[in-house]
Amino acid sequence: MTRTETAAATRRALVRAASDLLDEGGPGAVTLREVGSRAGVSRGAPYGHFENKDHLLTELAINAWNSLADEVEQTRTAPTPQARLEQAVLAFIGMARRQPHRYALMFSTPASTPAAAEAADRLERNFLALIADVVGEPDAPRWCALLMSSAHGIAGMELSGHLAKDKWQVSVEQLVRMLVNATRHP
Amino acid sequence: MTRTETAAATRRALVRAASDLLDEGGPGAVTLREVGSRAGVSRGAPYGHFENKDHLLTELAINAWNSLADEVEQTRTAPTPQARLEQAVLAFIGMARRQPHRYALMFSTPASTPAAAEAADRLERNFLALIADVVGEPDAPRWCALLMSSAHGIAGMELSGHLAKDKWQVSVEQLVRMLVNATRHP
DNA sequence: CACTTCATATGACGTTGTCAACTAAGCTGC
DNA sequence: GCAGCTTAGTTGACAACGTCATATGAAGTG
Repeated sequence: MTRTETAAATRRALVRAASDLLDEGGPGAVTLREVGSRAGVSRGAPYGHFENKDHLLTELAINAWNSLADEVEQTRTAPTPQARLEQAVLAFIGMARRQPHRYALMFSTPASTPAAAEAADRLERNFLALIADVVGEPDAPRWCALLMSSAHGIAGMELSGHLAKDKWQVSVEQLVRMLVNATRHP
Repeated sequence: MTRTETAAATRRALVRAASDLLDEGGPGAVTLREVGSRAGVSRGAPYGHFENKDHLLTELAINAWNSLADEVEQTRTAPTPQARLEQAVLAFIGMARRQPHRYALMFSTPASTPAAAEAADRLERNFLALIADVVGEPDAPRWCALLMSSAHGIAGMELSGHLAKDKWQVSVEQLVRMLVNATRHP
């Protein structure tokens, strides 16, 4: 391996280590020392690849945005526009359930870098396209704002335990159906 | 002042200092050392009143929940049930705008203590009562779950900057109106 | 006044993010 | 193939932090 290749590999290993630590132990477990250690380098090595701990976390957030954008993009399999939209909303909640810390990180800070903004934009474009198929082009933006917000809200309430144990006599899946159903009445 | 009185005053000063620091500089600014300093005591003093830094933060969260519950409770002034509901949803968003860090703290962790759970419950009961006036008792719980989640989602999206600068050609107030309007079509 | 109790103060320890200085390995041109 | 530069990586150091064990002193009690 050439020098720049090993450097790139180290960088990938650092991101991977940080991502694993976040998933396993939450934000408090992401320590530059431990990240370096898991990547097989020393505690100071990350500073050769990231200006900051924040910059490393931002990269994790970008990956999360892209991963969610991919998932929304792959709802093309569902038969009807409503079903696709339902699946897209459930993608938010599914990610929040599977990787709660990763999901929380996405929204922990305003998209600070151009790359982060672009990743978020990609998700929003995908979502917007799905919604346009349901409510039509002109109304799509407002419904997109509302449905993404609500999807995020359901995910967040689920994360913080406020939708637990049928306190509301309703499942998250039913909530999503109610939400998508609302688009049929302008 | 008797001894227990001064102790209670110190405790209040600690909570107040922590609250101020949170509002002013975000969670990173809340340092036990600085909290003690602002309350006029030393860095170790908080441990006489709170087991932990987390316990102090939990108390801040409880105060936030209660404050939001109060605000929702005071929507009785609005004329129609729909207007009251709209106002309640806007209370979430208003608090997120005025005190973003405080708002984020409320949802940062599952209600860890009985006191925190009770504070959250109070808000939920108030919200539920408002909704029952709009959709009727039987459907109130599900709509409460959906509307609180959506209110929280809009607040969160606003906080993280994803509803900024009429990217969606819609104001937050219009989003809330669309949301409340959705309750009219079961 | 002697004794207890308890809020507060202080010293200490381990951990963390960060930086400056250093090392060594790879790449370049001759 | 060797001298010189470039650069990824290491190490020592520092300040700030949460936390605890211990010390202190004043308020309360008999």
